[in-house]
Amino acid sequence: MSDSDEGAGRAAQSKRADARRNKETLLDAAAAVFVTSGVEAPVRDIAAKAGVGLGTIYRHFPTRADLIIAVYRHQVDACAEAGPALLATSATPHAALGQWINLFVDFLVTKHGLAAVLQSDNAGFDTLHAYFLDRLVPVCTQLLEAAAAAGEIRSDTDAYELMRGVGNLCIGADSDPRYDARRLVELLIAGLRRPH
Amino acid sequence: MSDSDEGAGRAAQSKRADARRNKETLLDAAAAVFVTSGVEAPVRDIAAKAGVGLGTIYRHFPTRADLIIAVYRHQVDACAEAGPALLATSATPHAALGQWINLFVDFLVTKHGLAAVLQSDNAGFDTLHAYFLDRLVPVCTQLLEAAAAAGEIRSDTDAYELMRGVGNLCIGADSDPRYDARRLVELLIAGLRRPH
Amino acid sequence: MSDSDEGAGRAAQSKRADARRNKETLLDAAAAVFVTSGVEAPVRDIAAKAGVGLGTIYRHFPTRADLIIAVYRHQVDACAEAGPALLATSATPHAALGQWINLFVDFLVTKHGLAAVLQSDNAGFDTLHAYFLDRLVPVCTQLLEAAAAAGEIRSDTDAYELMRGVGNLCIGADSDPRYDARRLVELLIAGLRRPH
Amino acid sequence: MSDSDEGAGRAAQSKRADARRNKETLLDAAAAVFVTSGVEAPVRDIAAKAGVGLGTIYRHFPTRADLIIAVYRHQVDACAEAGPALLATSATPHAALGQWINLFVDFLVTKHGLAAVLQSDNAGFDTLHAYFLDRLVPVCTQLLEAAAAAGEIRSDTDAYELMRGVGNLCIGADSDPRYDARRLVELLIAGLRRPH
DNA sequence: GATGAATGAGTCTTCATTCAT
DNA sequence: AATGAATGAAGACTCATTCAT
Repeated sequence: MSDSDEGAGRAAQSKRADARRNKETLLDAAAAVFVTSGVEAPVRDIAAKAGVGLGTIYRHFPTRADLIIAVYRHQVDACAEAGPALLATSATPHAALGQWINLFVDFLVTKHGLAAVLQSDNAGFDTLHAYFLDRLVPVCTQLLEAAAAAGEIRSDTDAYELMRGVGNLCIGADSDPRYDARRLVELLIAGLRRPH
Repeated sequence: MSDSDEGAGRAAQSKRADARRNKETLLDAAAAVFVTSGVEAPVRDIAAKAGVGLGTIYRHFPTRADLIIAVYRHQVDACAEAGPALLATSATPHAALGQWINLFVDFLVTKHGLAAVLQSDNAGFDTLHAYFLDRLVPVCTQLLEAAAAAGEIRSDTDAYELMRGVGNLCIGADSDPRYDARRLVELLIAGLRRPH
Repeated sequence: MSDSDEGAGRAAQSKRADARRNKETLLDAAAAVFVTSGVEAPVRDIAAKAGVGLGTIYRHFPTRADLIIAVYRHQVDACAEAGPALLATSATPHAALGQWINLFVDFLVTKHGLAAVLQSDNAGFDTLHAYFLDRLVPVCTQLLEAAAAAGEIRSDTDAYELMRGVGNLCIGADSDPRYDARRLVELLIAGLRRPH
Repeated sequence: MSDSDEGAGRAAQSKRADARRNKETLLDAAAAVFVTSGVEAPVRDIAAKAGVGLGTIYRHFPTRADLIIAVYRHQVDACAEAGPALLATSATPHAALGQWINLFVDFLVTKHGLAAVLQSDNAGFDTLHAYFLDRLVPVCTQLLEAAAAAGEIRSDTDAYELMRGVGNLCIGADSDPRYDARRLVELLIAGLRRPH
C-alpha cells in the first residue's frame, strides 16, 4: 500500500494506523524481552509480552534478524551518524575513533546476546550481519583512514575486521563482573597506534 | 593398579586396553565432529562417527564438558607448559607473552565453537570453563607480571580478563576469511605496552 | 472474555470451539490409553491415539498430573459432591460413609495405575496428589465426624489416612480376579465400628 | 555340583567357598541398597555396593525377582514359621492372626518399595509373587480357619485376598508420617470379626 | 490482518542386559 | 567364574514455524 492510498477510506487508514501501532508495540516488547532473555529469546515470549499473536510477529518480521534489526535500527543509525561528528569535534582522528568505538561498545554491551549472534554463522542472521556491516563499516573506515592520514595509526587495518573484533570483545560482557569489554577494546584501539 | 598385576590381570588388562583404544577412537571422532559441527554437536553424531553406542559416550564422558576437556586436554596442557619456556627463551617478557598468546590463539581458532562455549554462562560448561582458567590464567599471570616487572607493560592488567578477551577474539575466526583473530590479538597485546 | 464479544470474535470463538473439541478428543484418548496402559502411559501413545501431535498435549496439559486431573476431574468432583447427599439420605452416618467409600472404590478400581500413582512420592505428581486430597479428604472428614458424633465409630480416625488406605487397597484391583478391593475396603470400614 | 563332590580338590572347594562368600556379599549389598533406594534400585548400584561386576549378579540371580527373594527369604520363612507358633501360644485364634499379620506388616513396611513390587503385574516379578504367596498364604489360611472355627470371624474370607490387602496397605508406608499402615491393618483385621 | 492451535523434528539421558576377554 | 564395556530401546520435553479460522 503506497502513500497514494492516503485518500482512501477512514477504515483503511485506521487499519494502517493500527498496524503501525501494533508494530511499535511489538518492537517495544521485543526490546524488553531481549534485555532480560537475550536476542534469542523464544518468539512466543515476545508475542506474549506484546500481547499479540505469534502470527503477527511473523507477519511483520519474517525472520528473527528482521526483528532484531528493527529493534536496534535507531541506535545503530545514531551510532553511524555520530562518526563524522566526532571526527569534526575531537582533538585527533585517533581520539575520534576511540570515542566512536566506545559508543558502539556501550551499545553492544547492553544488548544481551547480540554480540554473540552478530558473529554466528547461522544463515538466518545473514541480513542482520549485513545490516550492521553496511551501516558501520564505512564509518569505521572513514575514521581509520583519517587517523592513518594523520599518521597516528598504521594504515593496514581493515575496518571490517576491527568491527568484528570489537563486537567479539563485547560477547558475554554483561553477566561477568570480572570482564570489562570497554577496557579491552581500549587496549585494542591503543594497539593500533603507530609504533614510534 | 600397579604393573605387578600384570600376571593375574591379563584379561582385565586387555579389556582395559580395548576400552582405552575405544576411548581414543571416541576422542578422535569427537575431535573430528567438533571440527565440522562445533563442540555442541549432538551426542548421537559423535557416537555415530565413532561407531559406538550412545551409552559408550556417556560412560566415558558423563557430561559434554568432560568430553570437550578430554579432547583438548593435551593441547591446553602443552600451551600452559610452553609459558615458562617462552619466558626463558624470548628476548623480552612482552615478546614471550605475545608468543604464548599466539600459541593459545592458534589452538582456539581451529576449534569450531569452542571459544563461544568458553564464554557461555550455561552451567553445564562450568567445569570446562574452570579447567581452561585453572590451567591458563596462572601462566598468563606469570607472563604479565614478568613484563610488568620489566617495565614493558602497565601493571594493571588482569590475566583472567585478558584471556577472556583473547578467547572472545577467536570466536568465529574460522569460517570468515576476512577476519584474522591473530592480527587483532596482536593489536591487543601491543596495546598493553606502557605508553612512553 | 464475556459473551458480548460474540459478534466480534466469531472466528476466535470458533477456533476456541475447535480447540475445546480437540481438548475433549485428547481427554477421551487419554482416558482410553489410561485404561489399557495405565496412567503412566507414554505421552506419545496418547498423542497417537488422539491423532494429534506431541506438542498439542503439552500445550493443553503441561504436566502429566494436569492431564490425569483433567481426565478424572468430573468423576472426582461427583464423588466429592455425593458425600453430603449420602449423609442426608442414608440410614446412619456409618452407612453413608460406607456407601461413599464404595463410590470412591468403584471409581479407583477401574483406573489402571491411578491408585499406584496416587501414593507415588514422585514430585511430578504432587499436584495430582493435592487435588485428590483437597477434594476428598474434607468430605471424608465430615462423614467420619458425623459417624463419630453418632457414636457409631471411634473418633480417632484420620480421614487422610483412611483415604490413603482405601486408595492403597485399590491398587492392582483390576487385573487380579482373586482380589476384590471392595470386599477388603468393606472390612476396613467395618473395622472402624466402635467396639461394644 | 552335588555334595558328593565334597571330596574333590582343595581348589574346587575353595572356589565353591569363594562363590558362596561372593553370593553372601551380594545379598548384604542388595539388602543395604534396597533399604536406601528401594527394591527397584539400579542393578549397577548393587554391584558397586558389593564390589563385584554386573555379570556376577546376573550369574547368581538371573532376574531381579530371584535377588529379592534371596534377600528376604529368611525373613519370609521366619514369618511363615511363626504362624503355627502364635496359634499355639495366643489367647485366641483371632489374636494369633492379628499378631501374625503384624509380623508381616513390620517386615513389609521396612522394605522400601517391596510392597509396591509385590502387586506389580509386571511378568518379571511373577516368581517373587509366587514365592510370597506359596509361603504365606497357607499359613494365613490356617489362622483364618482356626479363627473361623472358633467362631471369632466370618468364614468367607480368602487368605490370598487378605494377604494382598495387607500388602497393599503397606505401600508407601515409609516416607509418609501421616500414614500408619499398622493402624489400618488393625482396622482390617478388626473388620473380620463376626458381627454379633 | 490477526490469532494461536497444532505440528513434529531434534536432543538428551537412563538402565537393563549381553557378551568378549 | 568374574568382569565391566558396550549397546540401544525408551521416553521426556522444547520451540520454530505453518496455516485454518
